[in-house]
Amino acid sequence: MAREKIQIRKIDNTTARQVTFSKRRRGLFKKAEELAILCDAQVGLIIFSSTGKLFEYSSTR
Amino acid sequence: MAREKIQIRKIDNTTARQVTFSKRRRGLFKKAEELAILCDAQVGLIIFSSTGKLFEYSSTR
DNA sequence: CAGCCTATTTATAATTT
DNA sequence: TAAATTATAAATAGGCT
Repeated sequence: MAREKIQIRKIDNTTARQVTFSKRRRGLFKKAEELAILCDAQVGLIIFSSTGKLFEYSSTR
Repeated sequence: MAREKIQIRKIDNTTARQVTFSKRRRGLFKKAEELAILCDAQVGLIIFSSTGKLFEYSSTR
């Protein structure tokens, strides 16, 4: 999306991949929360990074 | 986001809420898949609409 | 490294068909 | 009303600090 258009395939460079993971993970969580609020939906999101670390989101009920 | 900026709170109008749900649900699934591919992560996403309908995504392993 | 910057791509709210 | 359009808000890739 930004300075250059990218292809959707695994990012080879480890550092770049971790940076993108952090940025996009935050964006995904934000979008999940917005959907839950705007549309009164229940949303659960679980992510395991390539290093096995867990991240999760759930819209509270 | 688009023609006008909106506030993130429950959309009162039922029809408008359903339209937004369909559009944003697709966007969220797309972003989830992109994160999984770009960053080699495992992602699971589960959504229950306000009418109780289930939608889910999982990055295949 | 964790954040900031910003040009550009992408998502999407309102409108039109 | 569902689908397409389009103007604009939002996300973000690469660079910099």
